[in-house]
Amino acid sequence: MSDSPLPLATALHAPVLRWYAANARTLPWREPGAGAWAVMVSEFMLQQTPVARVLPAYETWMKRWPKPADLAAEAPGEAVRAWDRLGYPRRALRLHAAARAIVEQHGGEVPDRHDALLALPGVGTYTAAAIASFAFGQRHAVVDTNVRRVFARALTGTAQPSISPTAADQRLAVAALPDDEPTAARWAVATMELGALVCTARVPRCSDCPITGHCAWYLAGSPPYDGPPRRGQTYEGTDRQVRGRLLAVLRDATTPVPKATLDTCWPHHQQRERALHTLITDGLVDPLPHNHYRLPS
DNA sequence: CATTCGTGGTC
DNA sequence: TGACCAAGAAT
Repeated sequence: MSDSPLPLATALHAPVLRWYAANARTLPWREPGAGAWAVMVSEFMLQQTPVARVLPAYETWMKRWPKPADLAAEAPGEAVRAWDRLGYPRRALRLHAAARAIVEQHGGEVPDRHDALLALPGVGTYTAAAIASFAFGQRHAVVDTNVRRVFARALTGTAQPSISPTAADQRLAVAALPDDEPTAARWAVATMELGALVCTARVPRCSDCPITGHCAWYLAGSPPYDGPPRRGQTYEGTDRQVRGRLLAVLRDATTPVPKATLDTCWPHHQQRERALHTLITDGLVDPLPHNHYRLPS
């Protein structure tokens, strides 16, 4: 066993891994034979959408498109339609584009290299590391909001992580990584799961936590958050709400929708026009002749 | 680095 | 009850 650059983190490895072995949720994309495509689809859906709402859409999606080539053969609009109400529908478009890139550039198989994953549409630092680690068992720092929160508390001693991911977060996660590959991969998913189930944002369940004895924040008496105010996400009246309404109509339509129908979605003309325009610009809506619209073909 | 981008559940 | 939160990415 070689020395870790972060002895404090090394003390967390065994209890966190033991806790995960006993408490991990059974999720379809974690089943032994799930495969990299399953992991990839789940990661796209889980970007800012809770597990409970992802599950049904995920099952439908994987049954319909069990391989990247199956999705790549479809019109992008079908991906947007199947995305249903998961939110942020550009993710559906990006997943579809990623499937086509996988077919064209990787022989239809999800690539296993981090740099190749990162080059796919909709795959950023987190998702590339997650796929490489969860699907291929590689050693990567998988830094999502759960992991940042666990480390902020256990190692830094603050109630909440920084508002946006920082280079310091990444460095800390790299330094905390176990040395050997399979252990690092289990550690990545285990720390995420601990953040999702125990070390939660609002009211952490410290009585169920396996590392309170090592947690800097807990040992300091769980001091409250004292940083800058965290910007609340307003939604009512935003362009996002208007876009959501327009797209909901188009998702449910099997034939092109006349503009007059879309006009009933929102009272303010200017904002409605802007929302429709950005949907078209984003590739989420196709304009047709005679003022009709539909999901992209 | 700050903004934009959906949707719905929770306390 | 409304503010906060949820496995981020792109710009």
